[in-house]
Amino acid sequence: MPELPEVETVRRGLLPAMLRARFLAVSARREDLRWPLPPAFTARLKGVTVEGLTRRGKYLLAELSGGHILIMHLGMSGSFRISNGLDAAPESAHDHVVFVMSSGATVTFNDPRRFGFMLLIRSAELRTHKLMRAIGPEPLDASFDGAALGRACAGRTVSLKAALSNQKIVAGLGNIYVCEALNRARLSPRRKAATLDGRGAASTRAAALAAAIKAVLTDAIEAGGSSLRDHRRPDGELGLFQHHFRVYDRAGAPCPNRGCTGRIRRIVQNGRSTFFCPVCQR
DNA sequence: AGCTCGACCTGCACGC
DNA sequence: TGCGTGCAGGTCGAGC
Repeated sequence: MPELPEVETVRRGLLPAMLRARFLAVSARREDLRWPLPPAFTARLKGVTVEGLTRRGKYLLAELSGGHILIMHLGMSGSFRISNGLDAAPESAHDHVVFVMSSGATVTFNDPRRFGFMLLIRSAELRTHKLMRAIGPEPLDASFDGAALGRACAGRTVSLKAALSNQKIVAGLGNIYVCEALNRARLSPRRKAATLDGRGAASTRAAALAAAIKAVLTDAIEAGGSSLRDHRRPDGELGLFQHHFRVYDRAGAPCPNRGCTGRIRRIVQNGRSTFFCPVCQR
């Protein structure tokens, strides 16, 4: 499910339930997520306060009292659901972890495919942790621009599709938003990434793509993310950005770019579907 | 070091 | 109805 806009939507939804709240009780119905939950996971969280809830790429980071960070990733199918303590929602299949918070909210992590995970690290480890240290720039930061994107693509022989999907080059994009950003920038997913590095036309392309990435992510966050199969906001509401897809899962539809008469095509790159317009995306 | 591809899981839509 | 196939919003790690 979740790319940056969905994770950001989840983060914002969890804030009122978790920020400055204590874990009153934690239960793990299944410990074998993508990786096993950390040893003594439930005992280590109990009584701890959430002092911050941030996002890095597709990771959710809960900063805990006592100098630890709870790292959470939603994988392909993870979601959180908030229910009221009294009105506790019935457990459903694939509810793996349940947090009962001092805010009165119960926060349930559900993940059918179990590609998601939770980890506990020391706060001081954040920068050097294997999963965190190599992550590329946050695309919505002011410092992310065409020049930064061009540099990150320097020397890369892979396609733009593969490069943008690589979390080391830019954080938070996945299959949907890579396709959407490339259509907005009118760049082919098959173009070599290195053609964004350099002066002149290369820097123009890089600037257009960086701007398209920011625009599509901003629009998607505003819509609460995209709900295809699994994604819901923690309050149960659906995201709405799937209604604004220009190319994703729209093979055969007319290209929405102004003045373009092409039709959207589906191809497979690196084993994943890509949707694009072969006429205007070059 | 960079790149490709298989593996990890479950559920669903499809065709026979 | 049932079964097989392929596909799905991610990403790690083996092998080149």
